[in-house]
Amino acid sequence: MDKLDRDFYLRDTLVVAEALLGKLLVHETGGQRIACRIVETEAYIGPEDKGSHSFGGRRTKRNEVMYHIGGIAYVYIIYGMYYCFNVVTEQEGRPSAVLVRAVEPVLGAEQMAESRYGVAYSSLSSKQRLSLCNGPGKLCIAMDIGKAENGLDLCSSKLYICDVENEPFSVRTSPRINIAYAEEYTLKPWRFYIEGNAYVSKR
DNA sequence: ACGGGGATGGGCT
DNA sequence: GCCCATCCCCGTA
Repeated sequence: MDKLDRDFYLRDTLVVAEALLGKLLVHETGGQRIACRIVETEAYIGPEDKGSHSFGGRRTKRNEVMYHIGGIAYVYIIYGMYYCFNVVTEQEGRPSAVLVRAVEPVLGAEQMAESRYGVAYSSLSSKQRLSLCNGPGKLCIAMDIGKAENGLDLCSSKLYICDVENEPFSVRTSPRINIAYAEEYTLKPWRFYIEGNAYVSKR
């Protein structure tokens, strides 16, 4: 179960966004290992993308890591109280990233339940089990991803992504979520998800 | 089923 | 001062 190497992340952002589906996102934290299958992603592509923090070449302390080399984590605060986890893609200087919108628990569900609900996994309702990490803010709480993880290299840190065996699945696309301000980029089909997967975010 | 609003901080005009 | 790559809760139907 090896970490994906640098070359995986240096490819076209749309290719990476789709290729991340089915991969295992792993965080070794609090002496435990949490691992989840990625089931939903969104691509944010370069300075031309009006939906992206990097639109127009905007470069601030917040989005600085988008300008670094592919394969590092971009974690930012949204609505004052949640985090979003992204994977930086493409070459240094081309600000692009893939937002991970939903994952499926594989390992460490106990710790995830504690972080999300403060109770044991066994006491969760079926609805709560499906809601552990089916959204970008929820998965960051469940997997203990926050500002400390911003800028970490997924090729050489305790936060990383692995290739694993999967049952065959079909990929679907749709417009990205909650970017109504992005004008002609609003309807680009740059959201990718595993068809029929119960952990894809609700819409 | 669907809609409104609150929490809450950083980045921008 | 307003806008968010969000989530949860509470209303009305």
